[in-house]
Amino acid sequence: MDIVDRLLLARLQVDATTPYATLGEEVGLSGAAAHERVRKLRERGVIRRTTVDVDPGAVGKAVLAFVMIEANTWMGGPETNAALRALPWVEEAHIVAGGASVLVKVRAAGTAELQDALREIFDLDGVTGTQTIVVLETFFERPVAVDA
Amino acid sequence: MDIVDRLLLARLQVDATTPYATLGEEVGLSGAAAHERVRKLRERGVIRRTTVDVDPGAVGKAVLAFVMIEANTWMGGPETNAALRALPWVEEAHIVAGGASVLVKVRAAGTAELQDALREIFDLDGVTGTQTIVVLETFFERPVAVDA
DNA sequence: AATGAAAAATTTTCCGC
DNA sequence: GCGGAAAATTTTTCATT
Repeated sequence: MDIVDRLLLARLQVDATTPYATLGEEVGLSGAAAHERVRKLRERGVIRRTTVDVDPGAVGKAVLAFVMIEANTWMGGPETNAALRALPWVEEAHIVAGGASVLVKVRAAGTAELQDALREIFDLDGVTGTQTIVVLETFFERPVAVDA
Repeated sequence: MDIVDRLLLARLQVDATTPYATLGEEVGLSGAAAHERVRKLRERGVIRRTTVDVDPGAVGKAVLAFVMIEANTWMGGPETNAALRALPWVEEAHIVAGGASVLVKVRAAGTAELQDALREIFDLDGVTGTQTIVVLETFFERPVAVDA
């Protein structure tokens, strides 16, 4: 992956609807060459998918929280993964080092729904406690820096 | 926003390269009508942008961490926002309730670069301390649930 | 790997309902 | 707001360097 690939990635992160001809111009390639580069980036899995960024508030998810989950069993297995995936409020789930075992990012309509989510998390096998950090304001959420 | 809009959003989150004709079929509309729906969702800001999801590992960001920042001044202002935005490692920044003032999601090439990021965070005005949670494994990171 | 051009498909516009 | 069709643009393929 050279600098041109990185430029293309950065550009597509900003607007993936940009025509290949325009992308090519911006990186000093023909449209066909830019297209071929992007095709390979997708093929190699560098680009995982093309998606739309949806405003959470507009779909009724007003509350964001991070929940640190403590457990008395190893939570790094596929069962925990699947159990967390099944919870619609959980947007991200990570196994972490430190006091907690798992850190999840949770989005809910309001505090009542957040409470529902927390109850479900509590009910997972091995969970002994949770610590919740409620977000008051999100400054920004942006794509991975590609530093081209 | 009715159920059709939500179906379209959910479908576009999975693959934003899907032709309007196909989207229309899947939600029971013509291609033109599906296109008009999506156009309005963009116009209203429900769809913020069309983007590509880049594999962080493929662009050399192997380490993920969450950093809770404690401060002795109010960090909710635009100066803090701008200062955090200027740090390339910071992927998300949130003002939070609880012991910490700010919670940031940081991605770095390795532990050395993570240390650089932490130093820069420490140097921000008002910061009195940080607590870092290092991610060992990411189960998943997915788009906002649209529950259609 | 890149280019220009042709071919195929899609996006976008527009009119009638 | 939706559907069908034309028009404009883009994606995709291909022969060549």
